[in-house]
Amino acid sequence: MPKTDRRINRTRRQLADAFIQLCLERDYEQMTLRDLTERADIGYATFFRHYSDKESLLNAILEESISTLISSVNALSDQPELMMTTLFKQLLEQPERYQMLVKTRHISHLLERVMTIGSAMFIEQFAHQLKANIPPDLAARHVIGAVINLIEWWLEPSNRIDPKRMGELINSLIMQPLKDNPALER
Amino acid sequence: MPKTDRRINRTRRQLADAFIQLCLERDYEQMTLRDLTERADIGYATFFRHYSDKESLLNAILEESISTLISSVNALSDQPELMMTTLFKQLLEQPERYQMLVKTRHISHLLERVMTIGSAMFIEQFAHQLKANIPPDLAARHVIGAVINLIEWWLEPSNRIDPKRMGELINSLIMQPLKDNPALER
DNA sequence: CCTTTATGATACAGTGTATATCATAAGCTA
DNA sequence: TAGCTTATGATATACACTGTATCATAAAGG
Repeated sequence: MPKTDRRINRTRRQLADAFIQLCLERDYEQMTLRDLTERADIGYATFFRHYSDKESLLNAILEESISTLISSVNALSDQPELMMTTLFKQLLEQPERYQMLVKTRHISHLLERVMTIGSAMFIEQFAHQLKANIPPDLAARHVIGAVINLIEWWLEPSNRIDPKRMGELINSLIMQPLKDNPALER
Repeated sequence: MPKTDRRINRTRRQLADAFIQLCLERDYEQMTLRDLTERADIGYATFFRHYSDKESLLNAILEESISTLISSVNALSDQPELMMTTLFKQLLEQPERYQMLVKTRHISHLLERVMTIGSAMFIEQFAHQLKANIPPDLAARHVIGAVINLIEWWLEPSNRIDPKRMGELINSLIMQPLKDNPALER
C-alpha cells in the first residue's frame, strides 16, 4: 500500500470535503478549481497532483462511496427490505456526501454505475417471480431508478423519516408490484 | 407578437437543433459555444443576441417542450393511464429533444419544474384514495420521479415499446400501488 | 424601393484550466 | 534526533472559452 503519507490523505480529505460543500452550496458547473482549492485550503497547483480535473475528483468520491455502501449491504441481497433499511441507515452517516452524489448523477454516471452493480443482484432475486409481460430490463431499471429517486427525496433534511419505514415503503411501492402474486402485498 | 422575423426563427431553430445533437453526441459540459454555433452554422456572436448563455438556451428549449406536452395531455388528467399513453405518443414526435432534456435534468431543474406542475394534478387525483401511512410528499415525488425514470429508459431507441403498453405498465407499477384497494390492480 | 434590423466577421478583455519550476516544509526511516 | 525523501505553496505561463463591442453587409418587412 504505497499511499500512506499523511499529507496525501489530508489533502484528499480536504478536497473531498470542500467539493461536497461547494457542490451543495452552489452547483457543480459553477464551482471553479480556485473556489475549491481555496475552500480546501490547499495550493491551486496541488489539486492537479492528485486529480486530473474536477470530474476525476467526483469519480473518486463516487467509487469510494459505492465501496462503502456495497460492503455494508452486500450480505443482505436475499432480504430486500432489510437491505433497504440498512442502506438508509448507512446514508445517514454522511448525508451531504450522498446528496452531492445524486445531485451530480449525470456527470458521474451514477445510474449507469448502480445499474451495472444492481442488475445482476436484481435479476437473481426477482427474475423467477416477475409478473408476466413486464420486460426484465424495464423492471430492473424501474427498481434502481425509483429507489435512487426516493433516496434523493429522503436526503432532504425535512424528509428523513425512519429507515425501517423507508424499507417498508420501498418494498410495497416498488418491489411487490413487480411480483406475480399481489396477495403478498403488505 | 413582435417575434415574426424569419431570420430570428431560423437562427433559434438552428441553435436548438444543434444543441440537441451535440448534447447527445458529447455532453452538456463539454459542448462549447464555438462547437454549438459552428454546428448551427451561425456566427459566434450571434448566439448572444438570442440567449445570455448556454443554460439560457437549454431553459428555452425546456419551457417550449413543457408547453407542448401540457397542451397535449392537460385535458386527460382524470384518466391517468390514457394520459400516460398520450404522453408517450407525444414523446415519439421528437425523441432526441426529450432524451436531451432528461439527460440534462439537473442543469435545467427538470424534476423541480415537473413537480411544480404535476403535484397539484397528482394531489387532486390521488390524495383521497392514498394508502394509509404513505406521506403525500413522498407519493407525489415517487410518481413524478419514477415516470421520468421510465421515460428516460423508454427513449433509448431499443426500448421503445408500445405507448399503450407503457401506460398500462406505469399504471400497474406506479399508480395502483399507491392506492388503498389492492383489488384494483390489473 | 427604401428603411429597418438581424447577421457575420473581427478584435478584445476577462476568467478559468492545466503545466512547469523552485524553494520550503512536512513526513518517513534509521 | 539526524538526514533523506517527498508533498506542498507560490509563482509564471500558455492556452481555451466566455462575453462584449464595432462595423459592413445581407435579408426581411412595409
